[in-house]
Amino acid sequence: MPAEPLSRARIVATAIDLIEREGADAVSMRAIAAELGVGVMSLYNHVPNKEALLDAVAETVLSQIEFTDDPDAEWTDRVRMQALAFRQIAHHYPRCTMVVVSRQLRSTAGLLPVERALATLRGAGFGGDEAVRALRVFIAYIVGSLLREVGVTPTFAPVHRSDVRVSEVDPLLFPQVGELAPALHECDHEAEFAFGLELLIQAMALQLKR
Amino acid sequence: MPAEPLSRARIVATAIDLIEREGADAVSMRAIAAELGVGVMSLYNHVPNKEALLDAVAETVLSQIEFTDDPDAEWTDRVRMQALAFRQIAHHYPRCTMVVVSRQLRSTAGLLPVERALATLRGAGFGGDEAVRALRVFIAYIVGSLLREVGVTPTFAPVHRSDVRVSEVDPLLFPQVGELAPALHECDHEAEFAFGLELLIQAMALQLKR
DNA sequence: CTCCAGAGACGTACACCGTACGTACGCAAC
DNA sequence: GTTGCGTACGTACGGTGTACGTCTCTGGAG
Repeated sequence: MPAEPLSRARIVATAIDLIEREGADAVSMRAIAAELGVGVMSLYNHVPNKEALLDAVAETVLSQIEFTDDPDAEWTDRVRMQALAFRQIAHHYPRCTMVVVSRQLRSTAGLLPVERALATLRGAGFGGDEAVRALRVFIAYIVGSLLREVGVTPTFAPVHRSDVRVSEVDPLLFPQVGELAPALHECDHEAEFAFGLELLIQAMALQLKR
Repeated sequence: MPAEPLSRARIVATAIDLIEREGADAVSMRAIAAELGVGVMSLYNHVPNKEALLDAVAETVLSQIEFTDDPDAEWTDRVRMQALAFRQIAHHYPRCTMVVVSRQLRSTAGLLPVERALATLRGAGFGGDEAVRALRVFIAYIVGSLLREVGVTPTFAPVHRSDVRVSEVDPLLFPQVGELAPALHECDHEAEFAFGLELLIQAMALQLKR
């Protein structure tokens, strides 16, 4: 078979695939090249260096956010939708999430969500500075939440080590942690995310009325 | 000179120093050993591996949080103080921040802030599950904010590239981003952090009344 | 058709990384 | 004295990113 020609898009795609399958640490130019059945240095004909490749990975992931925006809906609903869309893509590429949030992008893919959010907020009646400030709060909450949800640890699966930990924690030093251990270990990520998001949206709405 | 003996503490200290001076990417066992005037493999007598060393770095940084907690103060003030203390230490070790938030610790140093926060929240009248939920929201916001503030990029200094960007952004594709560019580039980190924190605290207080 | 320039694939090489392993030294216990 | 152990250290191995030179192929120009 002629093996369709190497291309930046194919390289980025295999990089994403590799990250999801084996974790971000396992990504090396050699591994990607091997995956593509290609010499290592051939990659450099399409990508200037590894940093740029990871930027492209982040950009590609971000560009797949699906915004189903209804311009006639309440701004609160629209903000919620955007936040959930962001979260959804992060969960579709869980192990890429760290890569995405670790580098701020100046590209189109990185700026588009910002543009949308700002438009929504200003449409709701926020002034320019207020909209920027609100957006920053939302982004901080979303990024922080995703980092926790996705684990940040090499192994993604939400392993249950509750039994281990409960016994490890000294209940004298950490009475609250000890008592609340069950609650601390169980976590309905989706519900928790929604809770904080609702909190922020309501607070913002209140801020807007004033 | 006898050169005081190698120790885990000295190794961790130089690692922190190195991270702050040259960035987290520049940290290698060889570099740390050179800094200490010592053979590379000598480090392994005190630290099992690099992962564990970075864990120790995170732990050490966290353990330096200064909590000046007044048990008689309003819970809102106490929560604010704890959040600000966390932020302060992150700004004291800006380039270590990524290392700290990238690994969740099960150690005493990592659990102590959690214990304090839970105690404060429960003292305020939150139930166990509510306190945990509230804590998660706060942590998400704080971590997300710090990641933005600290830059996450290799270069920490808040370089002004506003002039560059304004011209780069296509105002047709990104009208909001274009118009709000000045606000997007200027950022009083402290004020922004406080704004979101206040928003969350107020929302929590409202939640508590209900 | 010939010729040649450019692009892309590839191998080699270098500097650096984490660390497994073996060795050498100093001191405490017997 | 000697035995044993903890620590410092050198060497070596398999990995990394990538600079550089080389080879092959392809697509026009003459």
